[in-house]
Amino acid sequence: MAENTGRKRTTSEPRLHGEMLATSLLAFLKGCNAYGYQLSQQLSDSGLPQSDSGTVYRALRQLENSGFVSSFWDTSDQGPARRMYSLTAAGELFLRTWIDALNRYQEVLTGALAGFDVPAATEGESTEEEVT
Amino acid sequence: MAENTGRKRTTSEPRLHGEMLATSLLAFLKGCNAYGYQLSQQLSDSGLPQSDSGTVYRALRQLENSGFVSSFWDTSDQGPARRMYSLTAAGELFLRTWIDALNRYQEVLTGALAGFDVPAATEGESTEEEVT
DNA sequence: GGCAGCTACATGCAAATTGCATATTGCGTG
DNA sequence: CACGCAATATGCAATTTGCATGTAGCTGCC
Repeated sequence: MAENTGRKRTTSEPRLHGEMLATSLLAFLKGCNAYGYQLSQQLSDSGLPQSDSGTVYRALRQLENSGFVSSFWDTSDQGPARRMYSLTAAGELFLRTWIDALNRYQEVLTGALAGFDVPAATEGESTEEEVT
Repeated sequence: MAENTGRKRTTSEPRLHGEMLATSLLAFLKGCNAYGYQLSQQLSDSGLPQSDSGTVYRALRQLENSGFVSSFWDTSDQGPARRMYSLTAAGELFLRTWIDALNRYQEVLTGALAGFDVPAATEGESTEEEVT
């Protein structure tokens, strides 16, 4: 009875997913067009947390549904066909917007580590904080 | 006929969740102890994407299960009891480790936008790019 | 007192995402 | 041919999340 249907997640180590995976893929595509297998390997070599290849392929499909990348089947080389992806203008805009949000996020983290208050984004208020 | 069971996600705007939410909470707790409601408001004022308060409370419970924060019921003030959270040593270590990964992630993104290749993390690839 | 409204935390449920295994097709090699 | 690799895709369960709602304590107001 090889019932392997009840798979448990080993959760061995943290994985890259969500918007961080998506934007990493967009960033790689900024440099040059690429296909999924290639992008999956670039991620492995990037020093970022690993991510499952199935997750990468699905992330690329979602990016295409969102209009941030476009793709076509490339059969010019030998081997199985590759789905070539390229970044769209909307994708590049999304990437830039995300990087702005990321900078703010990083300010929050490093500001907290340094023991300083991070100034509010647009509201000039909240001076009631008194640290000991 | 309040059958609102068929809820659709309006997906109005991006939300903060996952590890980015978790580490933002840890960062806030680095400065001073706080309780969930307060942290939820700090997030709203931080300029980061919004996040649902229920998600914040659940994130805090998970952080406690992971040993990154500890909590106790604070009934010293009026009003409903507050669950006070404080950062543990493990939580602070996790925060620092995460910030390192985040720096690498940011290198990937900004490096791609600048049109440069990001050097590999551990491979002895000799380029004229030196760490600054 | 009655009651609305705020603070503070919690949870139920469906939708969305993800981890892991597996399937598939094409090609090269012993 | 059998096998393995390249390249993409998908089935299914586990997990996470969005949104609504529920709880309890306190304050202000009439």
